[in-house]
Amino acid sequence: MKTPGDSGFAFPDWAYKPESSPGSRQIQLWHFILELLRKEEYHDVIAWQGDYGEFVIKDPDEVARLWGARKCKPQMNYDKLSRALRYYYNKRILHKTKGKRFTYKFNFNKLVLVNYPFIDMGSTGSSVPQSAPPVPTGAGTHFRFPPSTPSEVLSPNEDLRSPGGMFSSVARRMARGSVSDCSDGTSVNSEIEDGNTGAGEERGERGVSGAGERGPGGGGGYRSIIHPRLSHETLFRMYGGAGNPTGHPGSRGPTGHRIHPEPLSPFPVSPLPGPGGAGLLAPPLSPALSMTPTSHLPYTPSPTLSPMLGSHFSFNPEDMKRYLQAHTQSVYNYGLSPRAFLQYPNIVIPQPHRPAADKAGLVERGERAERAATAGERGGERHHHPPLAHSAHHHPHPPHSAHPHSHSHPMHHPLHLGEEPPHMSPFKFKLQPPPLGRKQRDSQSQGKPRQSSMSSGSGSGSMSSTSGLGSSLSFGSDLSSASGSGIISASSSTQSLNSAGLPKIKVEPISDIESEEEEEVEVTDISDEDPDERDEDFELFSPRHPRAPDHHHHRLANGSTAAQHQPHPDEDLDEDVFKAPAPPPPGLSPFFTSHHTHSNVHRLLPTLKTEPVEPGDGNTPPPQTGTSGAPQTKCIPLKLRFKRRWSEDQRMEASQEESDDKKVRPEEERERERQSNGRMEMEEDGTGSGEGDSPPPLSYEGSLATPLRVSAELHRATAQLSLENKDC
DNA sequence: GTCGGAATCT
DNA sequence: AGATTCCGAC
Repeated sequence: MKTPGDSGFAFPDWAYKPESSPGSRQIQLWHFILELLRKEEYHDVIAWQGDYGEFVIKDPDEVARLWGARKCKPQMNYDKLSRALRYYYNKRILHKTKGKRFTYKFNFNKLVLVNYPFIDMGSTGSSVPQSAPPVPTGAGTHFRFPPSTPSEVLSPNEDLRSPGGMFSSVARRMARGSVSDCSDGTSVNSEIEDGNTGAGEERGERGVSGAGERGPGGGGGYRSIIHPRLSHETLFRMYGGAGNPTGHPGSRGPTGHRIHPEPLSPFPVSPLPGPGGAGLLAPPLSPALSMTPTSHLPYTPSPTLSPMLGSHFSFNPEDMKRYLQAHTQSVYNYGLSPRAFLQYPNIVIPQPHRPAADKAGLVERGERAERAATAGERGGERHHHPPLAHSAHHHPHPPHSAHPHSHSHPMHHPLHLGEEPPHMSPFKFKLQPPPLGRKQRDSQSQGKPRQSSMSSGSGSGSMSSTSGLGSSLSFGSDLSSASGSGIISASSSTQSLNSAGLPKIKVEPISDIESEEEEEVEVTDISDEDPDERDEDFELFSPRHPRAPDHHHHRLANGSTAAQHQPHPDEDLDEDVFKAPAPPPPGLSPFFTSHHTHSNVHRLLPTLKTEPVEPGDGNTPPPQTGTSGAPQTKCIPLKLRFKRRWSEDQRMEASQEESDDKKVRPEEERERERQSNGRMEMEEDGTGSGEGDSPPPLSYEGSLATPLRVSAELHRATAQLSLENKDC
């Protein structure tokens, strides 16, 4: 459903930074916008409207004025403010809703987590994480996305109990102020939230009393806007519902947990006290989380509810954790880049339970595969990865089980950071030039290596399209990008190749992982394209295809895609932009699981091939090639693909590594893709849109290595983050 | 209206 | 970094 895909987890760093972060001492415009949006009093000026995350500035001048007041820039006007908003396009925080005046749309995916940077994901099962979400207690400082959220209502308790450490520091920071304004002491809140101070004026104007914010409860505020589609509501709810009580996701995984949507009241009104809610511990979550579609949720959003209403944001730390866990797992499962996790220092990657036995031969692999298979708990996602035909059985990924310990096998790579071998460093896989076969060597003189041996350059960019797709499976573009980065490049395809005896993979240490972090497939483009329709990065997962003609993926996927897809009619649209976050952990998203699993496999192939068909192929029509049938088909394309990559890779090297430059890369990738063939625009979104694509081309092969790498990265990331936090 | 470059400020 | 300001182009 909903998107299986959910979104990307990996958000750019900036997305996670609290406003207070160094870079931005002052309140940021998007935060401000969110603040306004959540206040009823400003609904006449700016309000949610349309799709999820979409809002309209009803009174541009007023918004500008408010913004100017906040920033002490009396000269502010809409033109200037809008310029600032446009800068968000590239950042993907926002995009313009084309055709609608003064209408913009948030890409919450990017925004989420901002507030919860420190969440401890799955930490080991039992211990749950305390890590409470770092919700800033500072009242309201952060934005709470949708206005009153259930979450707020929810568990302040939990929220509160943040474990000290990082969190506290953070909280403090936030509290302090995230927003300083001109007036010294006054915090942002003052203006908007509290209304006590001068800000009052504005409010007054608006006629809202300070109290207004919350009071009304509900309804009022969001009234008209609402909208339709699953949009907000659905998404949010799905996720939100969940708060799972347990806190221990533990090994089990969230599977069953979240179920009650109800608990969270969907409705808006926040019980919370005042405005800023100072009290609120609650987190302002970003909708994104909520969005996560947990398919499993029992309830369905009621149509009646407006999206805007409460449900959206409801989600609690637990959810977040799950979310993250899911993400993590996904990463493993899909072989996605761990970068996604960099931001989460404390994350422990959950490992799936493995039932047991491994498959004989393949030790590691087998294990992984198995786990993956077993992973039922998590959600069957793992199945997604479809191994190639050859490798078929093995699932590539390494799942991390929640308890590594418990299950852990020797072979297994513990994900826990602690366990990680210190020395491990991240590796980058590179495909090497195809080794010449003996024959070839012999005949080498003649020439070129057979195709079969093609290698693909994983190179930084290369993955994007192809592999990237894979990422698209479930994760956000970011991930894909990550994969693109080559970090994890091994792909099933690779595997297959290998089996074939193809290309070798070279593992290289990556010097700066971080640099790559951001890379995304992404895009600036977003703005270019129609946001509404397109998805943003996240869309990878999203199912949008149905409508879109363009979706190549799907087609490629061919029948499989369609069939599998499940479609919810509505989903498409909404998901686009704001995709829900990853599928909930295991249990949660069944749909994820099942569907993807197999299908993915199939899809996988197609996906891969999505690649352009090289001219050589008459068959281009990958899509046609049945999923099932495909091995052959697959092979060819893969080869071609690899070849291409290889070339690229070399090229890249030659050119030097630009990897750092985020912008550059993405473009490059895209470009390449384009060149390659028309295959896909898919990538553009970064998503590969969900459905079909999911199957990523990730390489499973890499999977072997991947885990290690991942863990290493995580480890590193953790350390890093810790440091950062400390600093705070 | 919208977009985005460029210079500049904080 | 994140605006703010200005401005030409569409």
